[in-house]
Amino acid sequence: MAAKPPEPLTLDRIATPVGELLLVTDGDGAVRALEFDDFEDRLLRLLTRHYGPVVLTSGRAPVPVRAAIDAYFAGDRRALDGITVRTGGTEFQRQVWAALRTIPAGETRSYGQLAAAIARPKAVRAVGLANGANPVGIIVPCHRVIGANGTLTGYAGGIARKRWLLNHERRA
Amino acid sequence: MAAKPPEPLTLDRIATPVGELLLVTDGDGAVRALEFDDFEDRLLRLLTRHYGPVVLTSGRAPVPVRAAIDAYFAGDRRALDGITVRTGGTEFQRQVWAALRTIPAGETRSYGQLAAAIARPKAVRAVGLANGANPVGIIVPCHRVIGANGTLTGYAGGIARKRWLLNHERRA
DNA sequence: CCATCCATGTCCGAAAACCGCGAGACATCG
DNA sequence: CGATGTCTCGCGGTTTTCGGACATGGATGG
Repeated sequence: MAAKPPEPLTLDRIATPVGELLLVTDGDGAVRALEFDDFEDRLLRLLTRHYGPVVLTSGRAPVPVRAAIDAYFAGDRRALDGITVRTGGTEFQRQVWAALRTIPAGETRSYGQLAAAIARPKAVRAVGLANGANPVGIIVPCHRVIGANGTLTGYAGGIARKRWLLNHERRA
Repeated sequence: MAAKPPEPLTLDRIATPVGELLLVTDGDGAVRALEFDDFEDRLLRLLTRHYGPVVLTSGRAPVPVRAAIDAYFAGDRRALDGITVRTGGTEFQRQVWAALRTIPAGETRSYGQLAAAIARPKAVRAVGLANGANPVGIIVPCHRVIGANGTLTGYAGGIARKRWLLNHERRA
């Protein structure tokens, strides 16, 4: 694969209580990726995995998106619901990520429950993988998925942040 | 690879003494692929290998391109030199394909000579592979490469056509 | 209660297979 | 002896294949 005109994407940075975020949006204002700034390499890896070579120009994300994220961290836990995200990925992954957005803030699901939700009750571990491959952190709330026994298991941004987010959403 | 807006390409057909040709051009008028119509599957395979999913809409290739091909078959063996081609492929393949276009019509080279020409004297067999992966037949003259002992060895469009093309170029 | 085993989708790295070759070793034949 | 033919092996980029690893969890057997 080569020689396809790389679509230009915009990279913005947003300060939050859990650290600075890297926010990637496209020409239509849709969110393509959201990642903690200390995992920039992961962000690039996922972007190129899904879209091939990519040009990131630093700039400002659309105001509504920035506003929504600020509002979320300020305590409005529904603030992210309206944001539109666009991702690559396989059919299975898209199903998982879509299912993630149906989990209300303040609640959690187990990997098994999520697998059941997409009618693949036995693809539990695969759900875990797809979860880990989620390019749009926080907005697509992969942090709301925990082990069946209540353990937080894993999080691309670090378990500490996962715990913080869950507490924040319960607080709000 | 997924979710990239597939770039629209145009598919034209041209009648020639060796059979009908399938000619794929892009929005800039550059040739992306050229293949004999009885190897349509090969054409599609190479296109998707290099560009991922592709939409082909049948239509007319730019006049200059069509004219050049007609002129070539009419006997003007330089007619194809001006055509611009655009291809995917690896660095190595591009080098090989570029070297191919430097072989004058009416002459031939051996795989070994071609390998030497790109400063990889021992990559003889790899040159053969790259040759076979050439998506733009005739214009990128992979048919001008023959075995060191003079045998025609192979050709994606069939040995008969290879022989015809070489004779045609010698005649002209 | 603990240890094992398995199902399941995807990516990644390693290894192997694949060839549109070509040179050199031998055999064969007039 | 020389011309010719067949066989074997090494060459190197690309593609394919294969085996593991993994953000789990339920069933089974000790």
